[in-house]
Amino acid sequence: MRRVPDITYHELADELAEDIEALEPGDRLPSENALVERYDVSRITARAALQELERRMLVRRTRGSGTRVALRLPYPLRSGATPSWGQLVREAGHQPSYTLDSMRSERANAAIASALLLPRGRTVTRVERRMFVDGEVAAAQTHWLPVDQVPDLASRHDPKGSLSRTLTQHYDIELDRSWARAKLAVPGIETAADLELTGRPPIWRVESVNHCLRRQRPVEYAIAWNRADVFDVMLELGPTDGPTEEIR
Amino acid sequence: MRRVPDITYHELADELAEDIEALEPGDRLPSENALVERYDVSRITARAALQELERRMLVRRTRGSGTRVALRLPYPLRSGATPSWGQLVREAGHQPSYTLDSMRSERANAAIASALLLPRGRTVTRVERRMFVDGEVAAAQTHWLPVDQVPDLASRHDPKGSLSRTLTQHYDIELDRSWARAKLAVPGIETAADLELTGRPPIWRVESVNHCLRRQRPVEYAIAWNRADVFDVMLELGPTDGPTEEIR
DNA sequence: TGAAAGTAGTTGTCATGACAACTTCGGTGG
DNA sequence: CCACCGAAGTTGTCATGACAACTACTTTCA
Repeated sequence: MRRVPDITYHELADELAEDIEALEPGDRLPSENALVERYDVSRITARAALQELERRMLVRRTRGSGTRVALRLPYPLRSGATPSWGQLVREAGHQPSYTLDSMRSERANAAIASALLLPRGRTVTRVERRMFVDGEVAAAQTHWLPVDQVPDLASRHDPKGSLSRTLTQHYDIELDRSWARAKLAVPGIETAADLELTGRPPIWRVESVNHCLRRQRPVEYAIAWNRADVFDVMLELGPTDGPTEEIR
Repeated sequence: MRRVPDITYHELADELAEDIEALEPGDRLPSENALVERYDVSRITARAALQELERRMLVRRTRGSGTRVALRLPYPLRSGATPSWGQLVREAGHQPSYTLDSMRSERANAAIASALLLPRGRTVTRVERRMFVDGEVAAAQTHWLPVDQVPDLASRHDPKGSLSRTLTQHYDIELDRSWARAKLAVPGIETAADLELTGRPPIWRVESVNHCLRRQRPVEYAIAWNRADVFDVMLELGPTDGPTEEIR
């Protein structure tokens, strides 16, 4: 006698999605087994529903820990304004933190050189960092800076501090975005591991070139990988603010 | 005696992802049962691998039909150039087609009015269309146009034709994008059904306002829902072309 | 007091089996 | 020649069972 479910996993996901609206980011959802008992479904169904919510970027699931409501920080990309990563997180009411994973010198390849308007082979400082929001990993970023513009960066930069602050305080550099490109892409295996992603779901890949207002040269080329279940990237084009939000 | 698999579904997905590079969009992948036999795994494993490829937007799966390599058309968003949807598809070497699903008059609500710079309540023509690439549904779009700028649109527009062509030929309107906003969002149930999506995966929601070069007024406000497994949306900000592509 | 070990709880992975819903294609009958 | 029907193939959904891997917490022991 095969039991017929009276709720599909899509319907269960929709119900849970409504429940989530009353919760706060970080709150725990019922565990798979709890859903099994509450809705009288198999674990396959409960699991499929939670995985669908994960695809919708509404929750974040961690093995051994549970399923929690995702953050969804607004991440506007428009010409002109260039808030630093830390500002952006703080303005949303959350706590940014950083780890410095690697800092070394290397020779600029063709892509780096053209981005920074340098001759190929010129020495640049490569910085790899990870970014955390409220202690949870949210992004991984690699920067390239011309070594002659940021001499002795390794000893002056606080590994746990903001990079833009270091540039301001020690080099008198105020960053201003001159160029950016954003798309949805699948991270490599290493990046996925750094971001604690199971599987390799598409996430935001943001390339950017920043120059310094005072001096007229590019100062930084960066590639950022931002978790899509954390950042709600919004791309805006055009001079005006545009119309107000329209529901559909 | 429980059989231990010698390949995880992640590894299987990676192998298949490499195979895909040698295939063309639209080509069929092995069926779930074929993978079961070829790799000596259960259907759960084979299925999980194919679903992971679907999440990565590499394939498109259709019940009853099979798993095929996805298209991935570039969809650049930058200020200035404003190719029409049909041009964009044609330039990528594919065949655009349209269905006209609804056309009627209605009163502009606050959002529509502010986008089109009209008084609220003014009559606008609302057009709902679906877009197809090589015969497969790829996008759904809703347009609002001031009725006084496009009188008698219903009788002049070819339901299967390009809307921008109708505007050019019958109203002497050359569209120029004045504003656009794009984000990744979960479609409503109806939109998901229109786009033949199983579940409701995040897709591209693109809002835009177009004006007419000749007359100095907004002519069209549109909301487009574009399947993420078809369109590779990319936003570019800044004056220059930026650096060449960097692998990582 | 602190570290280590253990325990309960959670998600990740996989197997086997079954039926449903849909597409595609070939054959059959008109 | 066309419409209809059926068979085969494909993906969607769900159940049951099992073990692995990891986290968070408690308990135990030095």
